[in-house]
Amino acid sequence: MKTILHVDLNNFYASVECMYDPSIRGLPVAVCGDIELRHGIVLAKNYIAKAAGVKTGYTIADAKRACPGLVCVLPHMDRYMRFSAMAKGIYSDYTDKIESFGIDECWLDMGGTDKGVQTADEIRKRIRKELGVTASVGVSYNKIFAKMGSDYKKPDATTEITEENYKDLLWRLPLSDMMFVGRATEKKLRLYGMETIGDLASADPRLLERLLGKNGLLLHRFANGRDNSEVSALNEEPEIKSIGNSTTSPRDIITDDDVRVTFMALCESVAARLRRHKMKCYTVAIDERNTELFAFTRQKHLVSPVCTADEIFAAAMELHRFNRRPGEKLRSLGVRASSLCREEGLQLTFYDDEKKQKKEAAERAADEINSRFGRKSVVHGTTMIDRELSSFLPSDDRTVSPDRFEAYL
DNA sequence: TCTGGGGTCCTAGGACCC
DNA sequence: TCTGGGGTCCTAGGACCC
Repeated sequence: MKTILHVDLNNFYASVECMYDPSIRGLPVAVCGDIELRHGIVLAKNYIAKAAGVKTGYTIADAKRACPGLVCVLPHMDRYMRFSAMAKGIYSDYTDKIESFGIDECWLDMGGTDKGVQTADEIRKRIRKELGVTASVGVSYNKIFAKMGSDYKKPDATTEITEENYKDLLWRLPLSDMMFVGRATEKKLRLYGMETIGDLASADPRLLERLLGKNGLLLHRFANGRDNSEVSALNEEPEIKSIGNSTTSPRDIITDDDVRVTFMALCESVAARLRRHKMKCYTVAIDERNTELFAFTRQKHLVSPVCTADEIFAAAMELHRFNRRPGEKLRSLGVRASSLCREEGLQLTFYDDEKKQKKEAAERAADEINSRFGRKSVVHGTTMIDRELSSFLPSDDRTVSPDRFEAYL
């Protein structure tokens, strides 16, 4: 029988910020993006709610009034990546089968060892000593139970889920503690009188399938500890399927220029990330949400793959114009590139004329400058029409990919 | 009761073809 | 020309994760 560990770095973002600024240690910390600061909405509201004992939904200004000790911190992705990589450095002393799950969680395949708990405790101790943050670890014979073990007790704890104790430990927990049971699934299951993970485990699989499709059968298996999925190694991370950015604007997006400015800023980021991964896309999708919170998405297939902001922008604007509704006020826009392919080995097509190639070369040159002198050193003129709308910083990739892993150590 | 943003996967329905 | 059935592909939307 296999032994699998799931390590969860506790309260990760805030903990890392405290490492760099000891003066905020022990204070309630809200990690805020500049976007959220601009909007005056707090990202990590629960910190504030906990600290001040107030309702959530406050603006930063409100929050500061309600919670005088509140410190707001801009996100430092580079710092989180470094700590994430350092944690993986520790794991790699024990196994080379490490699978990331977001920036602060990993599964470790320890083979057939019977020293799972002992190793878990040792890893926790090292993380505390070498990184200065705490971790909770789940030890079990499959990935799902290992993950639920790391959620079972926090912070800084080890929980072992065995074939003998899983019914006692997990079955009495509410449905929402089960992985892949979100709000919608919970609601459906409750209609049939299910309240706990145990109820799910002993339900009729055929009923679950009728209710939830494929997912229903999967959940039934998981709740009973039947999960034989493998822990994949760090160097076999799945291929990226899509790259996208979206933003909620500081004010309503009304005019054509508003849309152009916002889309161009998003397309610049998406295109630069595509190029960094040495990829191109065949499909461009846009997301729009209006002030009534009505959302829709539309996508468009291209005849030849692209990786420039200009080309993605053209597709995005075409989709927008085709689907726009006169007078509609938009609140949020998004652009996503999918149907990706590697740029190497791509044949030039009829559509790759000289102008297109020059454009691509120009954007690659801009990448170079932006990496040397900072993001947004070179931008498209379109984004300058309205600095307020284009000043946001779209998020980057946030997982530590194998080829960047060493760089952060 | 949905914070905002970045992803993946599944599914229902429509278009199209034979 | 219509009907029906089967298969495939695409799209939009929803659900889930962090």
